[in-house]
Amino acid sequence: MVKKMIHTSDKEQLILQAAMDVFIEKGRHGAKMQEIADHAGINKALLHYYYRSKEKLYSKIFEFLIWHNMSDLLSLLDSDLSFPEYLRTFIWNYTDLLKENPKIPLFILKELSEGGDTVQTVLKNLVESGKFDTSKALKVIQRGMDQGEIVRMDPLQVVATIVGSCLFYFISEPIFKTLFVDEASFDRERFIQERKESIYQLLSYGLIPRGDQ
Amino acid sequence: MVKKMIHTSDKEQLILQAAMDVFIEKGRHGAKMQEIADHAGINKALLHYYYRSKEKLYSKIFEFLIWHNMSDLLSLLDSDLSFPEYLRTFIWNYTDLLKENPKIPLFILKELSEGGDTVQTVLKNLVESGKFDTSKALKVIQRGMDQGEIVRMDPLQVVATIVGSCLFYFISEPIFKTLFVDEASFDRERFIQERKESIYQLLSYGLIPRGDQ
DNA sequence: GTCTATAAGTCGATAGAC
DNA sequence: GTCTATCGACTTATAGAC
Repeated sequence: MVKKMIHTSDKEQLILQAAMDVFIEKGRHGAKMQEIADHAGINKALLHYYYRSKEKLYSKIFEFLIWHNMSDLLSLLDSDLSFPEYLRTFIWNYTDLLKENPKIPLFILKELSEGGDTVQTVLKNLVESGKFDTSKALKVIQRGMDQGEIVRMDPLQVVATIVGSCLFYFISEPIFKTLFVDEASFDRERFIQERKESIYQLLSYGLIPRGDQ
Repeated sequence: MVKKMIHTSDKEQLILQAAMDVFIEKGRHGAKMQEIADHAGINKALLHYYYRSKEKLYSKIFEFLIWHNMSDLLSLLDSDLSFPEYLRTFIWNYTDLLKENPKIPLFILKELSEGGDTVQTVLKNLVESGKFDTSKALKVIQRGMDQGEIVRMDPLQVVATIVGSCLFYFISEPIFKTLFVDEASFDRERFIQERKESIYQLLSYGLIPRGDQ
């Protein structure tokens, strides 16, 4: 289960949840209406009764997922804290978010890269409606630089590094574990907790030892 | 175009290249045999003549892509350089690799996460044959710590942060540009070049200013 | 609203001529 | 080896009974 959609009847909610699970698991084309119906405990006909076509159902799911995922992410990027606290808070909260829903980012990124009209339109509409405001996040970083809390650098580069560091483990988990880890002794929960601290340490102080730290 | 497959006739090569392009662009289920045939300038029947089924063709393409991509990545992780040079070299080479083939990592990660038997088997076979040796990469990091070149930390955490930082821009490019960038004035080439320097600076020295640097 | 049955279309795969 | 034509399975979507 991922999240609740609002303003819908119980049955609609049930279908949307089933569709979300299957689309996330199998992707746009790998997902079948029959499997969604089975997952929701109804039949195909009822799917089409509520949502006219697979395309429309998919579109609704994608819009919901990108909207919530990006809203969560962007709200975490906005803050009044000092930069060190801001960085720590973001890493902790975003990692927790990813731990709860590890498959959503990869789903969104892949669907966007395959880039059908449906998906690009949904994204453009959300951006143009002003619902995704990235300016506040960039301002927090800019302010940190102006106040000498952090070194000067293109804020976009900072964002890319922070988000990429948090995201990587979750999108690469299958191959990461296969390549680097003995499944029997690997403690996933522990690794993820350590991941937070490691990212914070690395991005704050760097790999090269410093005298004062 | 991505890369040449070896030990195949010209026509086989043509088909494999077409299949690779279409599978990368559309994914396993989104790709259609007709489109691959069109792309190669032949007809569907000939596809089945050379490769008995879509499944076999897909399997061949996936194996080729994960093999080359991981070989390239792991060979970059192995080195005799001092750690600062090692880090710089890796970031530069891996970013260049990603710039040439920006869609391959996302393709591999998504296919692995959807995790059909085909794909998991291919990966397991490659790993068990000992062709993906990650130990050397971890040793380079361990040696850097033992010699005091870098701070002590789980080497896996270091790897995840470095690779994630390099990878992120390329897998998130569509949404990253839409959210943060004015398409008209954005200089992609320049941003990618700056990306290398920024990652190196950030991971080496951190965001928090230091006296001696 | 919910179901069964089926229409309509798509796509992978093959038969068979050349 | 390469093509056209077609089969057969699967999947989306709808018709129509309840």
